[in-house]
Order: sequence, then C-alpha cells, then structure tokens
Amino acid sequence: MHEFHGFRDRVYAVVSQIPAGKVMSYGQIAALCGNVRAARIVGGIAHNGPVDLPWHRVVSKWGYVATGYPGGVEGHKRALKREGVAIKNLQICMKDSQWQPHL
DNA sequence: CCGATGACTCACG
DNA sequence: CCGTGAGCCATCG
Repeated sequence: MHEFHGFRDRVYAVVSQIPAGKVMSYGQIAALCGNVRAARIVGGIAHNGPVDLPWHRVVSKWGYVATGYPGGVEGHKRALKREGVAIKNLQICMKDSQWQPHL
C-alpha cells in the first residue's frame, strides 16, 4: 500500500498534501523527494501526470508558472489568489505562501 | 536498453 | 525575471 515505486509516486504524495493557500516550488518538491536537482523531473511528471493533483499550487522559484499551464499565467494566478495565496505585485509572496509538509 | 523530452534552476549579460 | 547557454536526471516511447 505505501509502497512507493519511485520518484514520481513521491511527488504525487507531496503535491497532494499541499494545502489550499500554500504553494511549493519544483526544486523544493524535488528536494523533498530526494533529488535537489530533479526540479525538471517534477515538471515532466506534472505534464504526464495521470493523477488529479493541485499542480496549480506548484510554482517556479520566482513564484509563478506559465509554461504549459492551461490558461497561462492569468488563469493560474487567479486560481491561486482564489485559494488565498498571498499575491504581491502580480507575483506570489513565496516567503508567505511557500509550504512544507510535516516531517 | 537508449534517445529524446521537459510545467526547472543557475550563471552571465 | 528577459535571453541565451549549460547542467541536471526521472520518465516516456
């Protein structure tokens, strides 16, 4: 049951636990999954991800993602703001909204 | 098994 | 956080 089959399953686990109003960066997730340098992998997983997860809560280090997101920056931004993410000057306040799971 | 891909990140300009 | 270039590594076909 809790058998993880690899990096991808871990990413699913982490992303699914991100609460509304909070966000995580790709690099942060990758690090939690055991590979600091696998930020790109998280992105690849998101694209192929057959699982419904709050990928909109996963952002780049600068506090945004637009590349490939359905709706683009505008749609993404609106979705996050609606969930209560701290937005500052059209950008996410990472230091206020970046989240981390309990160990 | 191997080559291509990528929703990243960092460095430099 | 723009443009380009390079590093990085799991996943896909």
